[in-house]
Amino acid sequence: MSTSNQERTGQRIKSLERGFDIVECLHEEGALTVSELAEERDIPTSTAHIYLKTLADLGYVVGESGRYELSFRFLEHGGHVRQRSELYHLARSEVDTLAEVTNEVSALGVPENGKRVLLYKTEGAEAVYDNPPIGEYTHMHWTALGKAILSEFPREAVTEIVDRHGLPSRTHRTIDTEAALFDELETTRERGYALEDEERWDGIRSVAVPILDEESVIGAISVSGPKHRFEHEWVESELLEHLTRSKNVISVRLRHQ
Amino acid sequence: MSTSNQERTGQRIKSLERGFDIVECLHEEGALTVSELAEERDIPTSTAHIYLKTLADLGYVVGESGRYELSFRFLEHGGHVRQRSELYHLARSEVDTLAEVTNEVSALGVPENGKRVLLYKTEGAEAVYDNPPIGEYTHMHWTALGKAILSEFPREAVTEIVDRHGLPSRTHRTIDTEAALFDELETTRERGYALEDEERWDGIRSVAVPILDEESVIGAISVSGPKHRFEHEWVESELLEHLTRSKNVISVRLRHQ
DNA sequence: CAGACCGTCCAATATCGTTGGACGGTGGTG
DNA sequence: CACCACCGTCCAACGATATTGGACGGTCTG
Repeated sequence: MSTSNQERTGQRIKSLERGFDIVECLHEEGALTVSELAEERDIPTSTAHIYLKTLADLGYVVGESGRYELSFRFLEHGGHVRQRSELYHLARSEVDTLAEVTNEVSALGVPENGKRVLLYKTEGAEAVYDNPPIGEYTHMHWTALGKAILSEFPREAVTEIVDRHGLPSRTHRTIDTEAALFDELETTRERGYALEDEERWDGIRSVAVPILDEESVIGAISVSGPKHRFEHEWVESELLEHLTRSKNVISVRLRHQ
Repeated sequence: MSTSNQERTGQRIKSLERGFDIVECLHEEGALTVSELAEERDIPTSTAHIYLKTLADLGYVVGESGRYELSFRFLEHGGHVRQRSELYHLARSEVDTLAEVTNEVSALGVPENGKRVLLYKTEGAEAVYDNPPIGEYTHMHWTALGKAILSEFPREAVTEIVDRHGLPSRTHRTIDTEAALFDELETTRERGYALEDEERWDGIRSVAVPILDEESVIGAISVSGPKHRFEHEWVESELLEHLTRSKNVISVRLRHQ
């Protein structure tokens, strides 16, 4: 599962793993009672009870009349981590600008643990579909941001990521073989931008360009919207101009620290 | 310390508590090596090592050449929790509007665990000072958002919060006695808005109004900026009109689900 | 009023977290 | 070039503690 590059040698703290497993369960399921969690994870209710109480004591879950859910303490840490990110500060105004001039949704993504994290996004005036939330962690291969980033990764790194996370499908257009992914990444690298055409959500297209810091990718910026507004001509003539301009602005800022 | 309302009876998982203690250490200190963490928390390096490796395996910390720091997985959970918040969606556009018409920083805050969480903020054109990040968890008594929320809390709840978190000072204007806090909260309740005058940061003022859902506070919205732009007259005549209008818009939306 | 379900608590057992110390690698210094 | 200091990693033995089934009391439903 994750025995690829991360050395799995040595001892681990099982209760900590279990604790975060419960956190992830609450993430997926929302508010749960003690017995619902116990059933969900197939553990005794007494165990579920002790873990939930511990997490509640620590403030990481809050209990509303018997139901427990994740608290905003995760947002506290997450917001703080983002605040420390240099790229976030340098790219923010450009993402805003992109959303304004295109009227679509613009976003900033970075790689982490072989996935793509949404660090920031701005919704333009015509953005209607429900956007993913800040912090969204998802597979690289079905997003424009992810493909833009992967296209600048060394081949072994891509292989490793595919081994680790696989290539699940979301729509009939999702890239689902390693060979097809490498083809796509080569095309992406050659033309300088990534295009995602309903590979994750039906009816949605995205265009993204990678952001480099001294030869290595550190993230990407994108614009997404309904397919019918993302005609080839508009993308090539107008959208890409905005995207590359923003990319260049950010690159310059990076060079000047 | 926190033995007030939260029942501290029953068993807890100590390794989970220690794990989150390490998370909080990394939050405060930033990237740390194994031995730095060991010294910081006064634990053997072998113990620190196992915990960091466990957290790294789980993806909650990332190690850059021997230094470990919190990953964006916290932002993943935090962003997701926020996305589930109804108030966030109902209030967002109004916070944007407030920032636009005032040119200052506007924010949405909610109570959790006796503190105030920053759920959303927008920076107006003239916002210059470094804003707190999304998710910021801080004491209620030295923020306008917090005082607006507290002003609608029952007396016992306020006492309990003061017992739990105390009334630390940040500037010479910070409210530091329970009596003064109750006076301030009464004034706030009577005039319908909270005013924070350099009680947390020198040179910064904030004005906030509470948001009620069927008689009980669920949050507050605010506008903050440099003291010299927050003259009494402007606040009373113009700012408050915007704030109460936004508050009413949000209240109406809440009533219609 | 009975029955089902739930959260909480308890006590016994065995698991597993804890620790000092050993080892090998690295970087700095005389 | 050799020495030393420091650091991360691993190991094994001990003792702490996570785990579990079951008991208890409360609440809601029929």
